[in-house]
Amino acid sequence: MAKSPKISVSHEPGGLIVHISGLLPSLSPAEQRVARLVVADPADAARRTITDLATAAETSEATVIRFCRSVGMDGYPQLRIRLAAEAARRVEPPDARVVGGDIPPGADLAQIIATIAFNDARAVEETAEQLDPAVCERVVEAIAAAGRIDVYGAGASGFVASDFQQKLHRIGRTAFYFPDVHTALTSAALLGRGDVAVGISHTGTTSDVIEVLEQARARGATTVALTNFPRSPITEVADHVLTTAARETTYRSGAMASRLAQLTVVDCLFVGVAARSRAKARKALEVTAEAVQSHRVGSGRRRG
Amino acid sequence: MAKSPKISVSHEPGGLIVHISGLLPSLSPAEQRVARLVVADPADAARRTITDLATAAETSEATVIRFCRSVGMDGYPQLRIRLAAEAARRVEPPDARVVGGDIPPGADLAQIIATIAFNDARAVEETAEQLDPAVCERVVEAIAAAGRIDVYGAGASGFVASDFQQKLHRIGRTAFYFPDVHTALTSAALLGRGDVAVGISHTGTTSDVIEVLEQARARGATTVALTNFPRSPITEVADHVLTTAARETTYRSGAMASRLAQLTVVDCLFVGVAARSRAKARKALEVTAEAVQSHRVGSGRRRG
DNA sequence: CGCCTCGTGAAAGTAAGTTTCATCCGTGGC
DNA sequence: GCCACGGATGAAACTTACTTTCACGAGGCG
Repeated sequence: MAKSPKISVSHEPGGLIVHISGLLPSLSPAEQRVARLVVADPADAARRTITDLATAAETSEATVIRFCRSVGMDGYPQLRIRLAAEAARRVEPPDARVVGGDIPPGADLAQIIATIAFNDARAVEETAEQLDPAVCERVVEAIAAAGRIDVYGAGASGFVASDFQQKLHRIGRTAFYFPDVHTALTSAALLGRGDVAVGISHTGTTSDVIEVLEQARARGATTVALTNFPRSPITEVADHVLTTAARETTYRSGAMASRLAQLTVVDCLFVGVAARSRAKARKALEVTAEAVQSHRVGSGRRRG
Repeated sequence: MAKSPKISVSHEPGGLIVHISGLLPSLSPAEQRVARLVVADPADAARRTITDLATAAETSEATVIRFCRSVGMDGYPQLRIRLAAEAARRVEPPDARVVGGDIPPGADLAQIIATIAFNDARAVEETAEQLDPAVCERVVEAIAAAGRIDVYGAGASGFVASDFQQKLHRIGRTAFYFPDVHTALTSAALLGRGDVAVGISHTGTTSDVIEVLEQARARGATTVALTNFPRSPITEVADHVLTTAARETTYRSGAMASRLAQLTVVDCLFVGVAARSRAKARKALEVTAEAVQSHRVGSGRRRG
């Protein structure tokens, strides 16, 4: 014994199947039968037990083991795992996703889901890529040092603004959000040097938000704009401009992906600010988490 | 005996790991230890023998088997194969991104941005992968046919609920959102057969939301739950359960990624409903878009 | 024809996976 | 405070899967 060839396979992790078919002719007849089954359908082979595979190849388990050794595996379980991995890797890219486009009229739900998720994920990734850390840094600094933070936004961006306000509030920063323009204007008029005003508008053209930001700036507050369009009107009244990267055509789909992108930016700012005063922020988070604890049921593991 | 719940896993060929982390809180402590090992390094787990894995998780083989059953597998070998396949499919990004983890204390902003964006995008993608189109279809149908839709959510999920309400409203569906529990309960009491109640809760344990959903169900309304944990209490009062797949450890980072995942699901449902009555929905969208037009400035070209 | 070599599968042997069951521990009556 | 209950757990019995050993038989060669 001790003559088993054991062709090394370690240096080609991606080509087990190729490897096997390559040395197929050098295998004994019974082993070849096994090899053919394996090459024909790796995924299926991975599912079978050694006895099962042996039977299918009209041979004994012993031969299957010999086959494993012949192709460089330690034993059958290892072969199985490698086959499963191999089979998984060579799954075809499942679909032609409709990149950035609109949802086709006749689309079924699975298609809709894939398209939306793809666009959403893309928007998030691309937004992060083009975000300028230096600008973020400055914004974070301003917020961390601010006496008060006002967050403005209308419509869909209003939700994001509200979310940001709530987040800042949770880590002990004094932050406000106003669903109403008049109230917002009033508040902006009361801002001063050292305060921060954040305006969120996907299009960058929402007059209400621009107006409020303008007011805040006139009062000496540091103004920040979050928009998808780096040269939109809102950027003209902002000291710092942060942009999202939801590149989309229709208003509808745009509003969807853009919202996620905005939230990602908000999260980054939030974590940045929280990181500035880690201890204090953590404490605040714990306290607020405790506060809602009584509104949770089955706090242990859920169901058995 | 016949008591194993066995959440079906068949419709989500790509998301075993996601599936497992969603189920994590519903597992027993010993099983959780096993689950954590598996999620942390699927490829490694696939290589281990059951005894080996049991030892690593400081438990017995029996528990590992129980874990296999809990996540819908027949036995350990099947889990191994699936894990190997899963691990192979996800070509890991070579860089040291803190996957699903916490932000390191000394991180700079660029690092924070990369980590957050990565986790956010991941949550969106994985949520889409594991979303069951059939369930979505049923939910879409119910909403499209509903006389009235109530959307409930508290805290961060409240924003999502509110967003969903606004979206449905924009395409002409009668939808409500209530920031206040009492008002929500009152509204739920007025629901009836043919109406739809949607409850959103990341943890699935928010008692307010569960309570309201329960009320709605008692009145004959179709109830829908959107949560990250398929076996959380909220699922017990829901006719249809939709899950997100934000797998994260800390409450803080969890709430962030999960929100995006929730929004993605909401978008899918929204587009699904809109697609049902394309003409009517489009008309409604146009009208509402016009309504806010006067609040936009400089509608000319942005960017150069 | 004897003897060697090699491929092969039967069967024995070992390891892996699965089931059963007694024990433990926390929970909720009474 | 006690007890019954039920779920979680690991030890051990058990089953199945995998691996090794070995003997047989076919072909090749002196």
